[in-house]
Amino acid sequence: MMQPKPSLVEITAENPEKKSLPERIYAELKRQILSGTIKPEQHLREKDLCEQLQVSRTPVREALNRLGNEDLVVFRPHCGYLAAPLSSERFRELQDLRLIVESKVAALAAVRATDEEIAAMRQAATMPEINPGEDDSFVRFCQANAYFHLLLVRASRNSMLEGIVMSALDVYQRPAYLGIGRVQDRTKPSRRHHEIVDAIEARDVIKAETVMAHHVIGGSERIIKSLIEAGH
Amino acid sequence: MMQPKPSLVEITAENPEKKSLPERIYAELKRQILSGTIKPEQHLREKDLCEQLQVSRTPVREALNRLGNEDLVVFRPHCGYLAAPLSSERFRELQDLRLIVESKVAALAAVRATDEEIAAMRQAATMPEINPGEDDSFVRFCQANAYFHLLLVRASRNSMLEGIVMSALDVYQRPAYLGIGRVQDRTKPSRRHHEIVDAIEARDVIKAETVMAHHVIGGSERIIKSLIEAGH
DNA sequence: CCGCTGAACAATGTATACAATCGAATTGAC
DNA sequence: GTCAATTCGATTGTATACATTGTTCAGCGG
Repeated sequence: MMQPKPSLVEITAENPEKKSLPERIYAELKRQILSGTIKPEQHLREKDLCEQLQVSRTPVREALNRLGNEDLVVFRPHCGYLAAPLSSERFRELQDLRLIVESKVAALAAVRATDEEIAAMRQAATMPEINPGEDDSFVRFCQANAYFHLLLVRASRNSMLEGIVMSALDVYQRPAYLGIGRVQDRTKPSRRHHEIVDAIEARDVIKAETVMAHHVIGGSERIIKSLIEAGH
Repeated sequence: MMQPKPSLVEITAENPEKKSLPERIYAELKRQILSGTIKPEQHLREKDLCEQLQVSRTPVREALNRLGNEDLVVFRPHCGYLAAPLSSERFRELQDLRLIVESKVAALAAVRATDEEIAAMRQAATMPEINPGEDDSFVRFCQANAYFHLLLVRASRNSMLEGIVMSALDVYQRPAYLGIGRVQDRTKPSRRHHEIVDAIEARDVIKAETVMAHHVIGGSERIIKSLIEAGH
C-alpha cells in the first residue's frame, strides 16, 4: 500500500515495475504534479485519473490520500481534489524550514559523514550545464541538485530529517519546473556545493552550517520574487 | 477524507461528532496508539477494527494509510499492519529533529510572537501536578506540555513547522504514556517553560533558542536510557 | 526426527455497485 | 430582468464482493 515517501529524484531513478499499484499511481501523480504536467490548482477527478491510468478508484484514492498528507493535493469534501496551489506565502514557510533544517543537517554531516560519503558528495557537487530554452537540461540540473542534497542528508544519519529535507526540496523545485525563478547559471550552485563539501571534509561544523544557510537563502528570494510577479 | 494532521492534544480537545468517518477513525486509532491502548508492535487486522468501530474496511484502510504516512503504523504487503515499534534508535533521531527545529522555533517566536500570544504562553507555561501512580495526572501533564509547545510553534507563524513539531511531540510522549522514562516532578519543566517565555518576552532570540535547546535535551537522555533498559 | 513441499486458509488488494451530498442549471415568481 | 428556489446531474463516500497473495500446517520423504 505505502511505505517510503520517495522524492522526485528517487521516483525517476527507480524502475517502476516491481512496486504495488497504488505505489506506482502515487509516484506517477507526484511526478506529474511536481514537474508541472499537472498544473497548480488543476482540478483532479477520480474517474478521469482511473481512465487515464486504467485502474479502479480504490488505488487512485489511496494515492490521492498520500498526496494529500504531503499537501501536494488539496481536498474538499464532495468537491474533489485540487493540485496544490503555488503560494508565495507557503514558499516563505518552506524557506524557513529549509534554512533551519538543512543548515543543521550540514553541521551533522560534518560530524558523521564517512570518507566514502564525502567522496560521493564531492563527485555529485558539480552541477550539469544549463542551456536556457532547453527544458531537458534544466530538469537534469534539478535532479543533480536533488541528488547532492540527498547524499548530504543521508550522511546526517537521520531518516526523519531525510524525509523532511527531500520533501521540502521537491516542493521547492516545483516553481522552477514551471519556469518560474529558474537559476540561469550552474556555476554558482556548483561552487556552493563544493564549499559545503570542503567544510564537511575539514570537519568544520560551523562553516558547513553557515555555507549551507547561505546556499538555501541564495535561490529563495529570487524564486519568491518571481512567484509574486507571476501572481501567486 | 483528510486534511489537517491533528496532534494528540487537538484530538482530545475537539468534539468528535462533526468530522467525517475516516477522520474520526484516524483520530481514534492515533489516540489509541500514542496513548498505549494499542501497544507497540501490536498486530492490527482490518476486519477486527471494522467490527470494533462498526464501519466497513474502506474508511478503516484510509485511516491506516494516513497513520502509515506518519510512521505510526508499519505496513507489510499482504501481512497486515503493526503499531509502530518503540526503538531507541528512532527516538534518537527524534531528539535530533526536535533539538534542531524547536530551538529555532523558539528563536522565531521571539521575533514574531504578539503580546497576546506571549500572555497565553505565560499562562500555559506552568505544568499541573504529577501524582506518581495516578495515571490521569500524568496524562494531564503531557497534554499541558503539548499545549504549551503548540502555542509556541504557532507563534512562529509557520504551519509546516507546526506540523513537524507537534507530530514529533506526539511520538516523543509515547514512551511516557507507556510508563517509560516519565518525569517525576513538574517544577523543572515549568521552570524551563517560564524561562523560554521570559526570553521571548524580552525578544532575546539567542536566549530563547538556547533555553529551548536545553529543555529538549533535558528529558530525552532519561527516556532513551529507559527505552534501552526496557529492551527497545 | 527434521526438513521440504503443497494445499487450504486467512488476510489484504482491487473492483464495482449503491448511497449521500454538493453544485449547477433551469424555471418560476416578483 | 433578476433573484431565488427546486430539481437534476455529477462526483465523492461507503460498503461489499471477488481476486490475489502470503502464511501456516499437515503430510510425506529423507
